[in-house]
Amino acid sequence: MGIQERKAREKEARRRQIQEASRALFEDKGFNATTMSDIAKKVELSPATIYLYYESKEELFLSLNIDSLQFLLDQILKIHSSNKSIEEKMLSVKEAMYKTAQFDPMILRNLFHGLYLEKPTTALSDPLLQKLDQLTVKTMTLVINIYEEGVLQGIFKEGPSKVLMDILWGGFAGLILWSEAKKRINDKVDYLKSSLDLAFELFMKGIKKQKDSV
Amino acid sequence: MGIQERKAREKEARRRQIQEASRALFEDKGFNATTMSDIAKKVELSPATIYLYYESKEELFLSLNIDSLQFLLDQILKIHSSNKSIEEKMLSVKEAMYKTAQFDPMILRNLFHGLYLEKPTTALSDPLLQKLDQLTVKTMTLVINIYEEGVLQGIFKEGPSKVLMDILWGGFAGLILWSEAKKRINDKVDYLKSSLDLAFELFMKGIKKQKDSV
Amino acid sequence: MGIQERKAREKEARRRQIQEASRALFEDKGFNATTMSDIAKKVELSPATIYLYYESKEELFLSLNIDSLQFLLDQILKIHSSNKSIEEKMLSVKEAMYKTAQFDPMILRNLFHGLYLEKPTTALSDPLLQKLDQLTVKTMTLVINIYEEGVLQGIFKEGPSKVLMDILWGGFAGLILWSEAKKRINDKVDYLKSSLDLAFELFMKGIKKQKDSV
Amino acid sequence: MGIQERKAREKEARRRQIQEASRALFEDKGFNATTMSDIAKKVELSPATIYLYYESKEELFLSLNIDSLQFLLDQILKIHSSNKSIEEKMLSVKEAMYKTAQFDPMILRNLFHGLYLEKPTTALSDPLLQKLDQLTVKTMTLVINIYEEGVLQGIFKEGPSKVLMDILWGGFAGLILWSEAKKRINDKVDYLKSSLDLAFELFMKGIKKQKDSV
DNA sequence: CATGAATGAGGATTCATTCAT
DNA sequence: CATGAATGAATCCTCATTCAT
Repeated sequence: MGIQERKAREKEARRRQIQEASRALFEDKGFNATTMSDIAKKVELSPATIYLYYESKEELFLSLNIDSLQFLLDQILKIHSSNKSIEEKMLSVKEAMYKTAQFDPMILRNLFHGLYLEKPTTALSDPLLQKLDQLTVKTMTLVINIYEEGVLQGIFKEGPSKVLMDILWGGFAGLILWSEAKKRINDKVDYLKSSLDLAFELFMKGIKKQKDSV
Repeated sequence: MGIQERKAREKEARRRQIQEASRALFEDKGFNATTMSDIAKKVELSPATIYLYYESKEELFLSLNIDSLQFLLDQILKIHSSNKSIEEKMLSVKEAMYKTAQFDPMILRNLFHGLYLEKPTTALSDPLLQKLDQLTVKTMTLVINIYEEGVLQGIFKEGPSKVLMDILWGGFAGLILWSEAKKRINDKVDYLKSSLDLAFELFMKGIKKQKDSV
Repeated sequence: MGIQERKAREKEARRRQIQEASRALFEDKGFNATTMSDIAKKVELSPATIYLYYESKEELFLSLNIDSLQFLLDQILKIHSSNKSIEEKMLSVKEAMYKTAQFDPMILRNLFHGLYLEKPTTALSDPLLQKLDQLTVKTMTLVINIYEEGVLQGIFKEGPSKVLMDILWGGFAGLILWSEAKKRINDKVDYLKSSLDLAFELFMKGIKKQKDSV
Repeated sequence: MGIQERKAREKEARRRQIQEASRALFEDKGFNATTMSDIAKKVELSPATIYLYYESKEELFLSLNIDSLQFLLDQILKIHSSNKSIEEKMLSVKEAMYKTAQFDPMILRNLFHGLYLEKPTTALSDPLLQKLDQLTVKTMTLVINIYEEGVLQGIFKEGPSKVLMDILWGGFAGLILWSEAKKRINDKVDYLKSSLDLAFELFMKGIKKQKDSV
C-alpha cells in the first residue's frame, strides 16, 4: 500500500511538474508558440511522456486554466460560507480576484481570448470547456449571492444583481488585463493593485445605500 | 495624374476588400486558425497577391487593429475638441468606446491578447506595434485631459487621473470582453449596452463632486 | 493559349513523375514503409509540393491503383467492342490481364490486400474507393458479357456465368500473386506466363462445348 | 515437475489467448492499424507482458500465420498418408484449403501481401519467415506428390506437375481472396464454396485422362 | 498587377519497445 | 510473472512566404 501511495504521489508530482513548466511557457510565449517539445525539454521528459499525462496539448492547456479557476472558486467558496460581514466578504472577493491574477496572470487573458471567444463552435462539445464554463458560472453565482444578501440586509441598493456582478467581474478582469498590457507599453510599474482598489471603492460607493446622504 | 489617382484609388479599394475579408475571418476563426489562403479565397485573389498589399499576415492583422483604434481615436478627438460640457464629453467617450466595440468586436480581444500581451519580445521593434501603442497612448491622454478639465472646472473630484482613466479604459474593455464571452456561455442576449451604461453611471457618480451631499 | 497549354502539360508531367516515383517505391517497400519524404526525394521535390498534386498519401496511392485498373479496363473495352471471334476475345482478355500485371505488379496485391480487404468500414465513403469498385465491376461485367455471348453462339456450355468469371478473375489474380510470391521463395524464375497460359487452357477446355465428344 | 508442467501449460494458454485476441484484431483492422496496446487491452494484459511471450509485434504476427499454415499442412499430411484414392485425395486437398481459409480468413491475404511480398529484403534473414517458406514448400510438395502419384496410376495426364500445382494453389488462393473482396464490393453473399467447387471440377476435368473420349 | 508553383521549417502525435520495480 | 512509466524515432501534413513568368 505504501508503494501504491508513493507511486500515486510521484505521478501527481510529475503532473504538477508538467503543469508548472507548461504554465511558464504558455505564459511566456503563448499557446501557439509553445511547442510540446518546449515543454518536454523544460520538464526533462520526452514529448511522448507528456502524452501519458495529458491527452493533447489543448487538454494540458485547458487543465491549467481550470486549475486557476478552481483556485478562485475555492476562495470564493470559503468567503461565501464565512461569517464575515457582507462588506468584508465583498472586499475578500476583490482580494481573491487579485490573488488569482497573481497566481496565474494568464488566466484572464486565456479565458477571454482563447477559451471563451476563439472557438465558439467546438465549445459546447468539449467536456473540459464545459467544466470551465461551470466553474465560471458557479463562481459568479456565489458572488451574486453575496451581493443579494447585502441587499436583503439593507446594505446595498436594490439593483440588477446580475448586471452588477458582470460589472464587477468583467470590469475587474479588464483592469487586470489592462494592467498587464500597460506593463508592456508604458513602463514596468504595476498599477494593478491601486487601480483595483480604487475601482472597488468606486464600485462599492455606487452600490451601497447612502444612509448619510439622506 | 488622373490615371495615378485612379490606380491609387483602386489599390486602396483592394486593400479595403482584403481588410474586410480578413476581418471577418479573423473574427470568426481567430488569428491562427485563419490562413492566408482562406483570406485569398474570400477576396478571390491568389495568396501571393495579398503580399502585394501587405508584407505579412501579421502586418495585415495589425493594420486591422490600427484601423479600429484609429476609428476610436477619431471620435475621441472630435469629442475632445467639441464644445460640449465635460459631462457630455464623458458620456460621448463612453459611446465612442461602445461604437468601436460594435465596429470591431475583435479589437479589444486582440489588443489585450495578441498584441499587448503575447509577444513582449518583438513588441518594441515592430513599427506597427509602436503605432498601435501610440494610438493607445494618444487616446488615453485625451480622455485623461477631459477628466482633468473636469477637475479644473470643479466638476470632478481631484484624484489620480491616470489610475482613474485606467479604470475607465480597462474596466470598459473588460465589460466588452466579458459580454462577448457571456454570449457563448449563457445565452445570446447582449447585456453589453446596459452593463456599460450602469458601469458608467457608477463610475461618474464615483468621480463627481457631490455638491448635493454637502 | 500556348502558355496555358504548356503549363497544363508541365503539370501533367509532374503528376506523372510523382506517380512513377511513388509507384516504384510503393512497389519496393509497400505502402506503409514508403514515406512522403521518400517519394519527394525521389522526384526531387519538397514533400509539400506533392500535396499540391495529391491531397494525401492515400489519395496518391489510390490514384495509382485506379490508373492500373483503368489500364486494364481500357484493354477489355477494346476487346469487347472488337470484331474478333469469341475465343480470340477470351484469349485477349487473358493477355490483357497479363499485361496489366506486368504494367503494375503491385495492383493485384493492393486490390486484394489494402483496398478491398483492409478497410471495409471507410470503404464505401471514399469516392476514390468507389471509383475503384466501379472500375472492377465494369471490367468484370464486360468479361461476363463476352462469355455469355459465347454461350449464345453455342461455343460455351451454359453455366453460372458470374461464378465462372469469378474463377477467371480470382484465379488469375491468385496466379499472378503466387508467381510473385514464388520469386521470393524459390528462385527468380518467372513461371507466370506459362502457368497463366496453362490455367487458361484448362479453363477454356472446361467451359467449351465439346462438339467432338458427342 | 508437476509444477513445471502446470507453468508450461499456463504459459501456453496465455500464448493462445494472445494469439486469439491478436488474430481477431489483425483480421479486423489489419497489421498496421493494430497496435500492441490494442492487443494488450483485449487480453487484459499490459503491453509489456506480451513481450514476455513474443519478441515483437512481427513475431506475433508471423506465428499466427505459421499456425494457420501448419493447420493446413497437418491436413495435407493426413490426406497424403491416407489410403484414399487419388481422386479422393485431391478432393480432400480442396476441402483442406477451404477449411484453412475458414479457420483463418487472413492467412492468404497475409501470405501474399505482407509476408511473401512486402519485404523482400529482410525476408531471408528472419528465421520465422524461413519457417513460413518451409511450410509452404512442404505443403506444395505433398500436393505435387499426390498429383504425380495420379499420373503414375494413369489417372492424370502427364504434365508439368509444378506448374499445375501452382495453378491449384495460386488459383485457389485467388478465389478465396476474391470471394472476400467481393463481399465488400457487391453484397454479403459468400460465393466461395460454389466457385471453389466449380473451379476444382474444371481443374480436375482438365488434368484427368479422358478415357471416355477415346 | 497577378499568380501558379514551390518550399522550408516545423509540430503534434503515435507506437513499438525497454526496464526498473 | 507482470507492469507502469518512459521514450526515440518517425511521419503526415500545414502554412506563411517567395519568385519566375
